[in-house]
Amino acid sequence: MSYKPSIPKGTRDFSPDVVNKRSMIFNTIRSVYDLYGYQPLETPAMELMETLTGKYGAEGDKLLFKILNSGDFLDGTNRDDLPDITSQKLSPLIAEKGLRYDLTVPFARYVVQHRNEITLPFKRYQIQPVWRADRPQKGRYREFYQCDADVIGSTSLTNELELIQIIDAVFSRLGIKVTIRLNNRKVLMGLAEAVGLGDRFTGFTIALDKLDKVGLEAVINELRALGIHPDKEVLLISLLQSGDKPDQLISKLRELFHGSESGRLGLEEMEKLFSLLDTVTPGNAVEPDITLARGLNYYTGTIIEVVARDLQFGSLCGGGRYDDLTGIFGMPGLSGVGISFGADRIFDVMQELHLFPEGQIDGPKVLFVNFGGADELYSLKALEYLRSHGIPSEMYPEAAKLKKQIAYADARKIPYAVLAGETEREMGTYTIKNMHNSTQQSVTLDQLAELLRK
RNA sequence: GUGGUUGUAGCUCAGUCGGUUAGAGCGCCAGAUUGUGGAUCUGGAGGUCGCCGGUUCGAACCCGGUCUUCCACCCCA
Repeated sequence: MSYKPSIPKGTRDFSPDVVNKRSMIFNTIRSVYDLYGYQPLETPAMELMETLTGKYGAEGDKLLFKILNSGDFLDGTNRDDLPDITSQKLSPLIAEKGLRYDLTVPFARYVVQHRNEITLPFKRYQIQPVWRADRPQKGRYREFYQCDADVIGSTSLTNELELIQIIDAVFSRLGIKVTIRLNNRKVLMGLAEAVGLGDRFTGFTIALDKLDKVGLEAVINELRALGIHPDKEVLLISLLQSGDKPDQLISKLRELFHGSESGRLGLEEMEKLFSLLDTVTPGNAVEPDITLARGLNYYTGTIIEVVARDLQFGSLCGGGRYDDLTGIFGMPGLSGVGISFGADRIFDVMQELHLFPEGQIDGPKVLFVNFGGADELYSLKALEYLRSHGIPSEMYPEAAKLKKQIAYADARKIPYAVLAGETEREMGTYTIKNMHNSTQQSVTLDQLAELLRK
């Protein structure tokens, strides 16, 4: 009756060392969110299926984890129909709940449900796991953490600015050099119209988005298949190839968009945002990228994506503006803009670039060696004193061989060991050993606390 | 979801043509050293060869299925 223990595909255990490193990332993001005045929110891991379905497109619906109803899950079905029922029809009858797919939709649900309690504009952050039944790959998991911040109830572009400042601050603090790419869905619409693909918008953006992956030729081929106007190909190519500065690109686009209302609006927004950015001068590069089109399902204005400069990896953070997310829950006309950090990918990148500090991140500063008997009591008193002064410390739980206890401190990367045996006890002192350089000195309890406080 | 890939000790990996008792390095445990970790030496423990089935006198090795890993597509943090 023994089986080999394992965990579901795409999920992971986090060992102590990893939890400490991950906490560092979460704490960094949380403290920046706090600094900018965002308020914390948590929502349930599971939502009603009706909340989740239809929000992420047909592909997204397939990636939802559904939860089988409790009790007899066939209760809600007519058993006579079961032999020829389709899975699409059966699914809602036996699974009313599902695991959340992102944090934005639960947030929209929350805003509508609590509309009378919240003051607009409402700035919230949320750091919780989400689940997607995707095929796992590197940097791609079925359970992963998102760290969202959204502002809802304000159309001002200073919100976009603030979110970009947050992104800049978080990655600077973590030591990751990034490029922040900006686009605007209205600009994309203007482009599509300008090349005669206004009615093939989705196909147009999907093709465009692949540029950095498959190259210019493949993109053009795909656009030809969509029926791009041949005269416009050259125009588009010149836009895609040039390494224009933001203002050069914008003036090119302005010419292109004189016939497109949408394009003009989008361009105005982009210009305004870049001029706002000029006043704050972020440390990381912020670039316009007219090929950026991801996460398009509900974005209507600004689109944001962040990638690491020193490493080819998926995006570390994404976001954008959505004009009417709460409309589907019965509260129209509320505009929001938000971002989401992918903590798991940030972890992977930091690991690969060796950006985590060496040695212990968190944990005890000192290990008391246990000599048993009266010596043990002598150490216990000192332990209590150190802890009451906020110094994380522990004692080896049994009077094992000294070699073993010192090796334990070494394995745990505890920087100091205290030896307090008969000699020390009689003199009222403590021998503290620096594990790094093996030096030892004899000190009083107060001196010990003073030394460890550093 | 489609196509491919991977799996042998805690970790990284050998393992010949299908042939007797499946190996190495690192790590772990014990000792050399009864108040001192990392270095060295000696000894030791540790395996359902991912799992299930098939072919064969005989399978870590061949075949089928399945799970897992990673990759491409799709999509995305």
